[in-house]
Amino acid sequence: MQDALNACPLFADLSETERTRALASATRRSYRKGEILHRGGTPFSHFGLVLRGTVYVYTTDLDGAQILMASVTVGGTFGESHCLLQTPAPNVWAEAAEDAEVLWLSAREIVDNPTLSARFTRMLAMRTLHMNDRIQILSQRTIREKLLTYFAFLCRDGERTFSVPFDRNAMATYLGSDRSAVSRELGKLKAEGKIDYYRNTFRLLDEKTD
Amino acid sequence: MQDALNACPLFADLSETERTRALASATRRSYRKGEILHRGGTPFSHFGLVLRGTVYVYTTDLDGAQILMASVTVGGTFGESHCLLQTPAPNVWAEAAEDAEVLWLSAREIVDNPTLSARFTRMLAMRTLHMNDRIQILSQRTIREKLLTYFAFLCRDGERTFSVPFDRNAMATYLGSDRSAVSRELGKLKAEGKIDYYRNTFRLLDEKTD
DNA sequence: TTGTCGCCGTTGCAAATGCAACCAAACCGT
DNA sequence: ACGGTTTGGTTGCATTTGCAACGGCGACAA
Repeated sequence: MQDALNACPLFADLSETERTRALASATRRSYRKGEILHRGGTPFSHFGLVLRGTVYVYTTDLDGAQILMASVTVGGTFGESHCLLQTPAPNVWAEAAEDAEVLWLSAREIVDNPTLSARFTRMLAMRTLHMNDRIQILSQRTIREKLLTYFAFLCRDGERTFSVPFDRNAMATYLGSDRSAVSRELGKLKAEGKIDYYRNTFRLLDEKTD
Repeated sequence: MQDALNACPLFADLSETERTRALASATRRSYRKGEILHRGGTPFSHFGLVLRGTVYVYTTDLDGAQILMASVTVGGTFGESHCLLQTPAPNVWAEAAEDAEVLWLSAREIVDNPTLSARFTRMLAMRTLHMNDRIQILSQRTIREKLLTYFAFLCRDGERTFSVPFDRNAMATYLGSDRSAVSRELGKLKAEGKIDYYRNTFRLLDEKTD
């Protein structure tokens, strides 16, 4: 649990006493793979911080299709904005992508705590920057461009080998595309010697991007 | 100016004295259509609040193409997150889509003011919800679905006639598609009696969406 | 009036994509 | 080890889309 908290900008480098106080009213719960953490239509009375496992956040679109909004891993949060604003969140739900453990926190309490309030605001700001990345990816016109843009963000730290937090199906949804089409394009990129991959592990090969 | 401030969640319903105090160190500037408000690579020392006109915010992608991140109209803001976090914002720039006037504000000062700090946080939360909408639109697979999803969000208040804050070219960029393809799909939707439009003004016609 | 410019609709065509179906490999619980 | 389930690669085909080019139309100025 401490590892997860250190990975979250809300609680990283917080003194033990402050941390204990901040978590006084937090609740903790485990979920099995596939279990629903939060159902659409109900407002978020608390938001979630993932302590273990992975949580997928979806919305339902006009046609009833599911859109993957986020894949939340250890230390990540979900539902903060809806929780803070107390909006209905009609079509948003969260599901355990694998066995998971979640800490449920009150946005109101955090905002009332001067130390945590500033961190919460910064966390939201970081969230918007990440969403900007996602928008930039989705704005690409071809799957190839989406993939290369996505990979570029994953490689920001300079590391050329990385893993993707999705299975192929979720990855395709994340890119706003079809699974088989993504698979086809990945195959082409591999055949051209631009990338290599096995399952979730990818590597960029060609430095000279035209 | 007061109208613009009332339209912004940061300053709406703020007492006159508080408002004066909050704006003490703000600066104000006019821009002509096409003028650059902020160039990529430089961090945002201040963020912008649009008092008049419209501001487009772009980023540059891997290929050097421009991606429209936001169309900011009166009362809207841009650059808050980068300003708060002091991130470099390498590829982000802002341009006056028409003659515009912008109030430049310091995120640090706002966060230090207890009243405004809470509003700032809520504003960021609303921003993330709007970005969720955008992501939902961009995640649609066909231009038709993107358009209908976009229109559904524009009609959220129940009004079936509405105007789009873009010209066709910007609208297509916003949808992550090609201008002529959007135009073609709009023509089909009109021919099928689903929508009607002239220039920027649209109307949804068919209640029964299949 | 005439010319220029920006915005938008139209169209032909090649390329990209969604979709459905099928198969192989990996994974899981018993 | 075994059978069922999940995951991912492949492929054929119809549809959608990007792209480029062209033309109409209105605004504006000379």
